[in-house]
Amino acid sequence: MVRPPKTQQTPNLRRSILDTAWLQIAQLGAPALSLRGIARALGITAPAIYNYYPDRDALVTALIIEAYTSFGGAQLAARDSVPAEDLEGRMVAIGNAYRQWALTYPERYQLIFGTPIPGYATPMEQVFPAAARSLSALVSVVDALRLAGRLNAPDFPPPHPDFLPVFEMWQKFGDEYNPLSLSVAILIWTRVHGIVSLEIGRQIPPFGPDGAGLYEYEMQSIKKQFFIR
Amino acid sequence: MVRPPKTQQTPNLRRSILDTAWLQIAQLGAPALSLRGIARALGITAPAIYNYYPDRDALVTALIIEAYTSFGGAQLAARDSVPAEDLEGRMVAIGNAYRQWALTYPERYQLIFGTPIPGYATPMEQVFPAAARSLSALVSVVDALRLAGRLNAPDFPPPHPDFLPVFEMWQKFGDEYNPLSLSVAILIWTRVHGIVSLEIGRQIPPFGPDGAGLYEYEMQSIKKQFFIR
DNA sequence: AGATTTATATAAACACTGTATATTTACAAC
DNA sequence: GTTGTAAATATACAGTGTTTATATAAATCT
Repeated sequence: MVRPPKTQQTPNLRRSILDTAWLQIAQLGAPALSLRGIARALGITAPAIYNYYPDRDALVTALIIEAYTSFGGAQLAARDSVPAEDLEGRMVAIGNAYRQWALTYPERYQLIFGTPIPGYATPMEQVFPAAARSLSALVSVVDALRLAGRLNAPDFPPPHPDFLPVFEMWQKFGDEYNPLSLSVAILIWTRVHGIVSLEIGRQIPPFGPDGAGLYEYEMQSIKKQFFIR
Repeated sequence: MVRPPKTQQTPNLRRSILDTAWLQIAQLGAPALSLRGIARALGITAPAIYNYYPDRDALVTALIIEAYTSFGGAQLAARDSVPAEDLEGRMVAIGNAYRQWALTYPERYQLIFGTPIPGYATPMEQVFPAAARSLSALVSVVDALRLAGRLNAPDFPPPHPDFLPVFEMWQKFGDEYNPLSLSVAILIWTRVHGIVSLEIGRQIPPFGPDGAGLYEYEMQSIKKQFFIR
């Protein structure tokens, strides 16, 4: 039986491959992702996957885009759960959602921001839209702060001249684009990423009774530094 | 010829294995590390390595300890290059050495702080001494700041009660141990790590004419936040 | 010196991995 | 009803870490 009749085939195999990949990643971690393992779980042979993804890296890229989409959705939902006038509240909501998503899906977080897949290099031109969207929630709040004259970021360093084209690419993703706001958002991002990445990598111990103490302290520091009240 | 005479053997094979591993990591990245590849480069067979390291993970652990030792040495040397009275100068020196080491050895940095080896989990009980030493440079400066009454860290969150034993383990590594100083050092570490890890992962663009703009801005912010002058 | 033990390598094999190629067959269109 | 295409399998190749058995150089003991 070289090709099973359609009744015995997995419907929506393209979708099922991704679902099974997520299952494997959640259970065994991203580095253990294996085409043959996915095929085994689906009851098909490994080369069948090549009908839907040209190679393993293409599958990983699809997974990364899905992860970014989920992550960005959580970020935007958190922002929009607070009235637009309450910029402090929006910032805190985004920050909490950031850590919460990472703790809920640590493997997805490492898939996006780490380098857990051997030999894989993210094709940024494909991933950029989803990645930019996920940062746009924070950018929009920083920019609202700036427009309200409440952004405290004196002498902020400009991006390297070579990267002005990349900065300009951002204009495609919302008209709230502003170089300073984007730059400040990137810096804030490095700060939450620093804590969260070490936290899920179990390289720093938890702080406070519920483990969030250090993160909350850092969010307060970020607000104090950048918000003019 | 099942065993070649000693004149044809690689002298100090244990050491040569590590050296060759570093070569491979520098050239192809940590995830591409392969026992067979090392053996090939050394002109031996792969199972010969098992006479010196019980499995691949043991070799990786040895590499991580070496990387931490190199990293910690750079941190301590940077601290000691500035007079003990100049705490600001020491902090800046440590911070610059941190980024410089990471940019010089990005694969080693990811080997230590990332998760680039599929299926590998760091055995902390083995790595702890080398890891603690590498943070001790920063801890000692923060503690000197505290002892001078110049540390500004009000309401800093305490470590989670479950991790008090880990905090107490630090007492073995220098008598300058203090829970608050260690905690603040950890937070400062998350901030430099946040920038540096995203920088070497090419996930943020460089800032300023030489690419260090964002990092220098962040070091200034750290000083402003924690130093009482 | 000769026998014995130990250390250190190779050889061969196993179970994996991603991937390329050829083959087979179900299904759709003319 | 024939033809063409799409989607799967079968097979194979080169790579990986690791295990086992085996051979021999070197060290030790008598």
